[in-house]
Amino acid sequence: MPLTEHDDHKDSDDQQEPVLDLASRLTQDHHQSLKLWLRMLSCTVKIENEIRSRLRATFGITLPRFDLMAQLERHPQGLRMGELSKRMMVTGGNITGITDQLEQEKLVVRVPDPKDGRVFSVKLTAAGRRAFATMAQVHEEWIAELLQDVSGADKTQLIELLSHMKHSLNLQLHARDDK
Amino acid sequence: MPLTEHDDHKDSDDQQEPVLDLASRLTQDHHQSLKLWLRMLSCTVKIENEIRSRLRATFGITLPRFDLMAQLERHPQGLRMGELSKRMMVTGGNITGITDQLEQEKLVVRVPDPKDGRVFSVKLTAAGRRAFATMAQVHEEWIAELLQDVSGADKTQLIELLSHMKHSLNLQLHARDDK
DNA sequence: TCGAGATAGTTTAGGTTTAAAGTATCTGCT
DNA sequence: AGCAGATACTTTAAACCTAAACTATCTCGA
Repeated sequence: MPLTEHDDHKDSDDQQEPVLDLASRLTQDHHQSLKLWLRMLSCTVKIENEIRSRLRATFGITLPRFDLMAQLERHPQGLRMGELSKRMMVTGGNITGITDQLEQEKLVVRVPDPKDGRVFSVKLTAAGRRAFATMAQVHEEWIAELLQDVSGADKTQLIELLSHMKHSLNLQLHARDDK
Repeated sequence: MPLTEHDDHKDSDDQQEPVLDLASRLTQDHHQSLKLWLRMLSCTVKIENEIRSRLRATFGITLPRFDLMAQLERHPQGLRMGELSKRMMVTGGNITGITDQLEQEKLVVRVPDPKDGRVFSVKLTAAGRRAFATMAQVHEEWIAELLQDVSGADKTQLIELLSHMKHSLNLQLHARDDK
């Protein structure tokens, strides 16, 4: 969905010109940031599209539903709608819809909270746990397959660098909230 | 939308155990790949959500429309619907809808191809070019701002590693096509 | 107690997004 | 020439997704 750079171009656009004044160093950083963003976005979208299509073809499930089940699998005690929203980084209304669908398929249940009439905990059903176990294993293999040509060392390094990016993004974004 | 790992956890999950047999090294690579994928996805979604919301608040435009205009800006001679679809990595039907919207707002035009009655080239109008110029500058500043805490060296390295990933993904995915 | 404000979840309207089916046009082969 | 298949785009149905408005419930202080 995303401002992506095209592939079929010479990948040799890393020409190195000598650093000049402060202003040009600034725009250079801007361009570098933009380039990094577009490259990351491109990789993400490619993987996401492929996984989405395989999930549909193989298991007849959509990516968001799989994703919601994945969250629940890590939290057998159940998660509230609001927690799912935060973890999946989508709006609450969206969670309502996806949960409705999964509930209809008997893969999850909404359990009302006895202490607080507003709250529901969403849990996997036995059928949901069973279905997810199968899918998760295959899903993990797909990811490994898609990334098989990235060396272990590169993966380690990417995890490290992206962890740092994620952390600094959290600071950036939370700082704006509090203001 | 995306299987994302949650933030508020100890980020010290990089425990190192000695490598054992082949089977466990395999699952270790699987886990490493999955971890990398989730971390990259998490960063991407955070940035994407923030940019989407700022584009709406500041310019009253959606991300896909901005994205389509960005593609056109790089190709003043215009792009066919199919090319837009490939570059933006979305389906053709989707391009039809976004183009309809932008055309209604007089930001782009569909120019029929005199040689081929099936083809349209989409181009920015003068108003579209003007609107995009303003937005693009601010957009680039936003990206730079969000990534300001990632050092220049880290950015360079990430670009390098992600370029490699992108390239190997292209091989993976095209190989499957041809079969 | 009671009511103002906060919180949890849902609904609504509008815009993506996909897969699949449909329409129009073109190309190449005979 | 003419038709079979390919190609470019659009349409459709169903799902996703957001922002904003809405409902129900809870909390807390006077």
